[in-house]
Amino acid sequence: MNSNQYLQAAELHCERRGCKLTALRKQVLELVLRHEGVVKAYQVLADLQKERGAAAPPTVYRALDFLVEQGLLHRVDALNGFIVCDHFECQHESMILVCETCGKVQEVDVMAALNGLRDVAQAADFTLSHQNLMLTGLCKACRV
Amino acid sequence: MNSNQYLQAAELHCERRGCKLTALRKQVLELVLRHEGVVKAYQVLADLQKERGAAAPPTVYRALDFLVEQGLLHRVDALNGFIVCDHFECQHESMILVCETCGKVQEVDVMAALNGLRDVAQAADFTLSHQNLMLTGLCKACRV
DNA sequence: GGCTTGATGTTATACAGTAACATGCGTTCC
DNA sequence: GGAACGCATGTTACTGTATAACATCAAGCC
Repeated sequence: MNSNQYLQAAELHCERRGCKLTALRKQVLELVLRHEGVVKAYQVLADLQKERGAAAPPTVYRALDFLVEQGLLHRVDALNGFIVCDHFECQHESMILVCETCGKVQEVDVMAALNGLRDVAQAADFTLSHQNLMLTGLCKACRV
Repeated sequence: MNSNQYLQAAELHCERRGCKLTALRKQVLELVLRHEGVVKAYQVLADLQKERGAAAPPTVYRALDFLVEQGLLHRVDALNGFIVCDHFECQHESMILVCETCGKVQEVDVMAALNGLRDVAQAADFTLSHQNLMLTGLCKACRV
């Protein structure tokens, strides 16, 4: 799926969910797409300023929050960053693997394996939300 | 284990690992212990200032980083906070459950359940580090 | 004593995120 | 058409989180 296809699909996805991927939101999504892996809010802000002049933090944060809500982006807490989710259509639970060395990020599906964790949480009287796990380790390239 | 016992055990733990739980570090650890659940760095800083006058952010962050490295504290990325780990002695992999509603945090052991995730990561050519999972959901009290 | 090493102090600043209010703009309802 | 509403965006100012860089201090070693 190329960038344009993605944006089109994203637009449809939003419509189906009863909200609008406005020009600004689309532009922010596009800026995130342009980077590989994790992007920081202030990076997006800088990019946005290059493209449309003045822009303040709230502009970017609002768009990013929206995109996360729609499932188009994931927030990576450990890095204060955001990554594109490229399978927002399907119900999924994914695990986000963050390489300690190079910082690269990949997302893998993990529906089945999560059940074990869900059981443990349940035993502790805790109900897991639908969510994305974030785990750290070493990616193939950084493993010696 | 009460607070004093904990601090003593922590001191020993550090010595065994070839480093020192200095007076400052001990004081910071104590301040974290005093709170239930997650504490913020700047909260600790404020507490520290009350006890010893002037103190700047790096003082606290350095101590907190040290304590995390030694396994005495866990960082809770999603909340920009820290919690005490009360079983730093044993090799463990734990899952930290953060309630979306009340923000309370609990830590449960999850050695076994993690293996499923490890397998999935391995299949994606990714080696998980020894780590603590952080998951969100609803605790018993907040579930209606 | 003089040197090294690691911990702490200090100053300044970078980076992350939000509150609060103003403005614009399309829809609906009359 | 135009009033009223709701939502997106713009703007200002601020709060909160974290670190770089350099200065100082204290303990151990030769």
